[in-house]
This record gives sequence, C-alpha cells and structure tokens, in this order.
Amino acid sequence: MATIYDVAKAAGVSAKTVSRVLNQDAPVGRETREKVEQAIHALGYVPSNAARMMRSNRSGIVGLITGAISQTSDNPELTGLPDLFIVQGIQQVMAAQKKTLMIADTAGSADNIPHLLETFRQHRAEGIIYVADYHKQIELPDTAKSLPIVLANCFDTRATPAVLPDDKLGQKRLVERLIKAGHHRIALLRLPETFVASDLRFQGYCDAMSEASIPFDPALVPSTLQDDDARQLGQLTEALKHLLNLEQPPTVICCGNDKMALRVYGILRSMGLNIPEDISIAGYDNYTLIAETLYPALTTVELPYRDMGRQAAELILDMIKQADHPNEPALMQGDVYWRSSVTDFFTTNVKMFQQ
Amino acid sequence: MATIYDVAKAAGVSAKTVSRVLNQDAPVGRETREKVEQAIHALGYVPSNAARMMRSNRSGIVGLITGAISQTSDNPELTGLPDLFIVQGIQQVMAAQKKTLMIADTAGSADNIPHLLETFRQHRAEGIIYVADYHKQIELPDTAKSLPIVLANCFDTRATPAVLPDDKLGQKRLVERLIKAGHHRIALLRLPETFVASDLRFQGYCDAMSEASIPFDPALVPSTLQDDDARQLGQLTEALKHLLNLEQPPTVICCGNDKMALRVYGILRSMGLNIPEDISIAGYDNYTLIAETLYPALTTVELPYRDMGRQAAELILDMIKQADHPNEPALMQGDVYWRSSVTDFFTTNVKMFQQ
DNA sequence: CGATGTCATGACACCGATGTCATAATGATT
DNA sequence: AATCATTATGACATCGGTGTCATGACATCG
Repeated sequence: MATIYDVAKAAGVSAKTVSRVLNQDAPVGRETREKVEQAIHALGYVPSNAARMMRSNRSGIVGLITGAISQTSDNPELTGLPDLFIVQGIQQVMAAQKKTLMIADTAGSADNIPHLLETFRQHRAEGIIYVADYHKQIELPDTAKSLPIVLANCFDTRATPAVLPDDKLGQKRLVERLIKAGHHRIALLRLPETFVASDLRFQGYCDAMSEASIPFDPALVPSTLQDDDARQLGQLTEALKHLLNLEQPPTVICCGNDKMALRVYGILRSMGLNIPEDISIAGYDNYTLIAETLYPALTTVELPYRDMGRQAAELILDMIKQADHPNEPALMQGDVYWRSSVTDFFTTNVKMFQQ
Repeated sequence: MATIYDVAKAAGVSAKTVSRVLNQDAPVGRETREKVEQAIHALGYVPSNAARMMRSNRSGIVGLITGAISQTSDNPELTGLPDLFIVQGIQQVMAAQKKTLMIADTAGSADNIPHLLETFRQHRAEGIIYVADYHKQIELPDTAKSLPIVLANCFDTRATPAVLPDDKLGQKRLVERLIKAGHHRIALLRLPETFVASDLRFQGYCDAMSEASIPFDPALVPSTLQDDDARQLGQLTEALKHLLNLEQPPTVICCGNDKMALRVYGILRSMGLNIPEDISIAGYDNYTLIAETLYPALTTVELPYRDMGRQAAELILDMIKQADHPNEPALMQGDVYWRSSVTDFFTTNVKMFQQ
C-alpha cells in the first residue's frame, strides 16, 4: 500500500506538500497540486487513518453498543428488530457529520459490555451510544463513565443522558383520536408488567379518558399479560372473551403492540367476528410490516425510532464538543397512524348522508 | 489519555517491557509484571489501536457494507430487515476471531459505495463483505477489486465469491413435504419476476412435482405479481379467486413469502374461508414475527440468514489468510418449518383412528 | 528603496506503539 | 572453568502521517 512518501517522490515534492494537498490547510501552487493529485491517483494512494489519528489524537469514531444485531430469542416478545431504526437514525446523523460509527454487539449478554467498551477505548472512540431493544431500565458498568455516553431507548438511575419514546403521550393521543371518532367504550390490553411502557401507556389511556370525562371502567382493562410467549395466546383469548361478554362491550380494543394486534386479529376471526365492522382494533409501534400488511390495515401509534436515533446522535455529538449534558431524558413523540381497522363513526355517518 | 510511556515511568521500567506485558510475547519477571499491571490499572491505560496498527500494518478490521440499517422504503416489498440476521451471523464469527467489524451503510443509494470503500481503505480494512437485503444480482464498482471481498445474499457476473440461499432446493423441499402430507393440487403464488428467487423457487416447485410424477398444471401457478405494493392486494385477490374457482381447486397455496401469506390470510378470511380447514397456506422466509404469530401458525421455509452470514465471514477470513477463493457461490440450505397452517391428511387420519 | 506581508515549499520532530538488536545475569552443559 | 542457552530488560529505530518552524520568492506599501 502506497504511503505519502511514495506520492511525494512520484510527484517530486515533499511529503508535507502532499499533506497540504490532502487537507487543503495551506495554499499550494496550482501546478504542484495537479502533479500531486495525479500521483495520488496513479498510485491509488489512500491516507492511513491510523497515522492520521496518532498525530491529531482525534479518531472521529463514535461507538455504538446494541444487542439488536445478535439478538437471540431471549425475549420472544420482540423478534422483529424494529429497534434497528434507531441505529438507522444515528447512522444518518453520523454520516452527515463525517463521523465513523463503530457498531459492537452484546451478542445477547450484558457481560460482554465491558469488553466492548475496552475495544472502543482502544480505537479512541470519542463517545458512545447505547441502544436498547425496547424501552427499559438498564445499569451500565462503572467503566462506562470515562467517556461521553448517551442511552437510546433506555435509562438508568444515574441520570445518564437518555432519549426515550413518549409512551404516555402516544397512548393518550391514540385514545383521544379514538374518542374523537366516536368511541367511548375503549378497552386496553396491556403489555406484561415487565415492560416500563406498560404503565406509561396505561397512564396515557387514563389521562385521555379523564380529560374527556369518561369514567374509568376497570372491566375494560384486563390485568396485564404474563411475560411468556407460549401462554399468551390462551391469555389473550380469555381476555377477549371477557371483554366481549361485558354488558357494554368495548367498541374498540387497544393492543399493547402490533404483534399482539396480529394475534387478536386471528383470534377474533376464529370467533367469527369481523374487523372493524364488529369491533375495532388498534395497535402500538407502527411496525409497518404488520400494520400495513394486515387486512384491514392497522391503526397504531408510531414508536419514533428514527427520530430517537437522530436525537441521540446529535446529543452525543454535542457532548463530545462540550462536556455539557442534559439532566432530563428527551421524550420523543410518535404520530398516530389512522388506518381502516378502526371505525370512525362520524366519517361513516357523513358517508351515509352523502350516498 | 495515558500512554505506554506513562505506564513505563509509573512502573519504573522501559516502554518495551510494558509492551511485553501487554502482548505476552516475551518472558517478563513476575515482580516486574506485577508492577506494570498495577500501573496500567492505576492509570486506566488502554493501548492505542492506531499506534499499534501503524507498526504492525494489520488492522484486524473487516468492513461490512449493507443497506439494511438505513433501508429506505425504496422497495416496500421488504420492510422487515430480516436480512440483518446475516449481519448477526457475520458478527458472531468475527467476535470469535477477535476481528473488529466496521459496518457502513449505503443509506439507500449504491452511489455511496465508492465512498464507503474509501473509508474502509483509510482504516486499512483487511477484507470486505457486501450484504444485500434480498437475493439479487449486483455490480460493484471497480474500486472494490483491490481488497478481498465476499458477497452475501447477492452475486455478480465476475464470479466474486458469494454466499446465497438455495431457493430452488428450499421450495422443492417444501413441496415434497406437502406431497408427503397428501397434497396433490399445489398452487404457487410467485414473487414478482424482478426477484431472482421467483424463478428459482418455481424451478424447485417443478422439480418436486415432476419427481412425484404429478403433471404440471399451469392453472395452479398464476402469472407473477407486479412489483408494486399498492396494487398487490388487488392482484392477490384476483389470483386467489381464480384458484378457488378452478374445477379442481388447490388444497394448498404456496405464497412467495411470509408477508404475502399474511395478506392471503386476510383476503381468504374476508371471503369466509378458514385456514387450514378450507385451504392450507404455506409461506417462505420463516420470518418468525409473522410465521409464529399468525393464527394459525404458518408453515414456511427458512431463509438461512444466520448460516449465510457465518459462511460469508469464514470465507472472507480464509481469503484474508490466503488469497485463494472459490469460484462457485456457496448455496445455503434452509429447513422447512411445519406448522398448523397446512393440513397433513395422513396425520389427521391417524388421529381419527386413534379417537 | 527597504520593510513588511503573503505565498509556496521543505526539513524535521513527534504521535504511541512494537520490532530489532544489545546487554547483563543466571543456569545448564561439556 | 569455559561455553552456551535462556531469561530479563533497555536503547533505538520505525510505521505514516501532521504540526512547527525556516526559507526563498514575490508583491505591497509608506
């Protein structure tokens, strides 16, 4: 592999002049520049990042720790890798800032994290982003403290800067929109309690209901599911039967996520019910593969993964520039995607008049 | 950041001795070693990869180019990122070999590839793996030739080493299994022709049918779908109506992929048909989020992404060691996952007798 | 016209590791 | 006891860039 000295010799100039052409940090005569550029091209010269980094002590590398890539089936509730959209958002910002993203993977075990941090230090990463596969609380080892670090989709007890989805607001908006569409009997199938989103979404649900002056009916919110994929089908069937047999059954069921909605579609149909004619269904996540492909398409709330990624990236870049960092987690909002799985009573009425 | 000299000074030895402790490449006295290790720990010293790399000229970095992370919706047929399992397989092997994986992303445009290659060269990557989002033909720029390169999930016309899914064999095995379960009228809903898998799977279908001496009935293989997500729902509905109105309708429908199967579930149910009582459905991909969550669970063929990743990783490591490389693409086999969306006539009969 | 400033370029040291070689001490072998 | 092998350590050069400083050639200005 050609070095800067090879180029210098070929162009008949000094190495420093080649360096100047490369970095444009000092004026170089037109003729000289052309000779150098020609030599670079002819030799296929590419500067060595290692040498550069040694001198400047700036690596331009940001480390990214995720379990998304090597996600094992440790949590069968989430096998979709949608959290990789966070990585995508990060990547976008980094590419725009000419930073190099070095992605390391926990291979499913948090025990690997210290080793990954070590590797990042060896490469002199300037900062680190930790991406979780779903909204959760984590605890990073002490070794992580020595570098600027941002958490995405997770938080800890040490007020490490974090970027989180606003689950409460998202659920609230969805329910508000449902109420606006004429629904009053709104059921909520909660996620297992092990998910922090479970409680937040429930709060959002309650907020929307109470602001619309609809009294809270505990019968519409069955107890949370258990964190056990195998038994969920049975539990879901039970919960649905309970809801449908109420004196005043719900007109719409909010599912904990799109995957649960997919299951609910199957169960309801095996019961002979049509969506949305007999009952409306809403999801959460806007996992498009499911939400857009399901028939009918699923009304759901977006988890703003890309935005979270972008936000986290900008945050870490700020922290690299100035050791300054925020104390409150950034809450990112997700839009409601209104699709045909939910009846809009008013739109339907309008249509009836129009016909 | 502490350097090896800081450590040397703190331990009262020479830098070279610290180096020896770090690399264990020459005997060091017990006492000295302990002093050095203590100093390393006290200073939080981590060796600089850059300096190391400069001397040894071996980066230990393997570059990975993918569009998976920043996948835009350029091809709405594939929004699931399952191809990231390939990256997972690669990551596993690399981690075991203590190589660093540097992931770069095309950001949805192949125009970025030369720039990414440039970045890899700057980091002195020892080899490159290119991962495609689905089985396809590609053409890499000439600049890619200067480094060992392996293609995963794609191939080119220059016999660049490649690792591919064996679509033909996979479809053949599925159809064989269907025949073994008592199906004779087997329909195939092909992928759009733009996918190379479309033809290969069709060949596999034909092979299995002819080996079982079942004459090919073109009525069971409607023309391929168009590569246009918006219109697919209509096309699918048409195709299904055609199949169901045949004099001898199929007992099972093989869908081009699991997503198509998800659509088919919806359409058939809106027609009032039950799966698998009225008709059986099979998919392709074993995209577990769909296949296992659908009700009933979907019989499908695995796309062996993890295996492909592992194979690609081992291939590139071989090529880095010896410039040797294979001429034929490696075809990776995927298993048939038998689930309840397909009636097994013989098992059913046995059950009847048992009762 | 001499002083000053800008342009264009090169010589050289330095970043932080490690390879090579030298040196001294110790133990093993003849 | 002399020789050799092995252990334990250090001095120094080197990898490929870039920062610092020096130098010579012009141009500008009072």
